[in-house]
Amino acid sequence: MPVQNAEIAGMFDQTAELLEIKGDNPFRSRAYRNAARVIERLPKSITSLLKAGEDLSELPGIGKDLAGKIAAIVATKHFDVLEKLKRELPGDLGEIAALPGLGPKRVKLLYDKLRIRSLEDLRRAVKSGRLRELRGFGVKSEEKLAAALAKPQAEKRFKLSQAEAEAEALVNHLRPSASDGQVIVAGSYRRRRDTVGDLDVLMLGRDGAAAGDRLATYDDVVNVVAHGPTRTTVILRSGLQVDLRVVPKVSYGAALMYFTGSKSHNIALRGLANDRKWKLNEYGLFAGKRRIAGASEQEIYGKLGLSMIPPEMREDRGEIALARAGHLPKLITVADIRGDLHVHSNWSDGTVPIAEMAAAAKARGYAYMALTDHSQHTTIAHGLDAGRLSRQIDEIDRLNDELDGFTVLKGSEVDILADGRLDLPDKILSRLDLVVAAVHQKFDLPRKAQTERIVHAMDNLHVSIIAHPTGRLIGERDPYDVDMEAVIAAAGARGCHLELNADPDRLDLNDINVHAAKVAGVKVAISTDAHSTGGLANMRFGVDQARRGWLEAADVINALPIARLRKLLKR
DNA sequence: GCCGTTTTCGGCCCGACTGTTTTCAGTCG
Repeated sequence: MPVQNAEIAGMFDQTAELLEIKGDNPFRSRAYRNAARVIERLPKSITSLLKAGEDLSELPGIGKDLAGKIAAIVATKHFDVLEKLKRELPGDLGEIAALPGLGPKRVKLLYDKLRIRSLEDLRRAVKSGRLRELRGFGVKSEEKLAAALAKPQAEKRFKLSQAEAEAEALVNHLRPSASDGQVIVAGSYRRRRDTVGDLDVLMLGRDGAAAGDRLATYDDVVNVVAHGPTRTTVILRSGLQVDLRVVPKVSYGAALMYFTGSKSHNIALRGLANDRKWKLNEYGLFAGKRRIAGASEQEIYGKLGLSMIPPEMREDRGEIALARAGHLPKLITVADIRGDLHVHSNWSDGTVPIAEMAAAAKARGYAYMALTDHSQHTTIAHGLDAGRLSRQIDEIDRLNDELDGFTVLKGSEVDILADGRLDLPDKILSRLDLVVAAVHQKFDLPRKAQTERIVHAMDNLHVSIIAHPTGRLIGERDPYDVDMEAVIAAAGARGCHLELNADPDRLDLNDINVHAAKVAGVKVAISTDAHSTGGLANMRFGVDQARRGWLEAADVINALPIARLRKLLKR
């Protein structure tokens, strides 16, 4: 199998880590890390770029040297620089450096003085009390490491929807401490990432210590990690970390930018400030000691020669160049959505009748909704066979006669069988307005077979949309092994569309794949997969991810009026 | 190792907090 972008990025990250521990030029390790980020965010595989004769050194952060190294990795599947570093610094120093409170410098010290090469070595050193003999280590460090070693849990990320529930309650608790009640959750939460690692809360005010006290006494707090005059960090019962920062009005915008990130976006902006001999930090934009902007984000972006970049785009994926040129996309909003194209009823595994779903969709201001119950193969969901689907079609026709200003489109979420055939015969599919095809079993096919399976399903001209194209369930099930670049290209070639499933447990396509679809000219359906009327409200989570993938209304088929939508559905 | 509207060398984001020091290095975000 060709080398994946993620593997190359992983090699570069490991290289950076070991270079840091070794004490090499810190900018060299930063270059490796930068390159890793660039590579993992590419909408296309490095392998295919090389095949197409692209010059990798054209990519930002990748010069002649790294371009050559990447080519060598693709050819040999090995990275000699990394292998040499691993021989010099044997053991798993990366997992040691991942512990809280241990960075490259201290890992090196542990390695040099105590020959610590693994978590096990470290555990023994902590137990024997040798650790506190080292310069820079004391009783506290020993205690903290003992605690971290006792529960070596991987960094937990929370689904956006979970984080939202926590955030709303927390903000309500904090609001009385804020000037004008101004409290906002920034960070990846504000950027609407599909998962959130912590909550970065920004509060307008003057008394950071008092606000920190209020946070520290929040019912759900189990641990106060840090508590200073302007910043407080706590851990909630759920494991979610909360950082609170209190800032005055003059620097509110700067702090909001700083706390919203992403880190790489901020670094790039600070670079722009540097170019002008200015300094950007969380207090403002400064020319010498003079603050030239800071109260609002808009003002700071403006001074830097940029239009205001929406939080969802702040990932340093090219948005800064667009903002400088004044060519930022006009991102889609929930208000642009005119219908939902993936909805279930109690004919299969939904909870309410078709008419009830239709009424709820209409109440949301939609003009249409596609009813897409499961097909026969998904027996556990009472999937419909051709006979039941035929009766359902008749029922929808009757329902549409009664509905005023709203249309229920006749559809089906048809299983894609292991060989790529569909679970229902063409004869019945031809009576539908749209077919949403989806993989529901055999998730473990090899990459090539899985990819061909989905592409083959799109060969059927009745198929309008591929639902939840990678099958992931966030935090529960990884995406199946599939070549999304190939799937996107095949969809483009066939005039097929891809779903962005808005269920917060799925969010599939993810932001990267959504953007790749946009680049390839493949239009997206943002659909909730609702199994109840309440599920229709998940649309906004889908729109969030669409915005992260830079989609505009024109990129989304369910932002179209129904007449134009119908034309696109017929291939 | 990358990069360039003060360019091919000499820069590379910036500050808070902690723990361990006795003025600061390291880590973190």
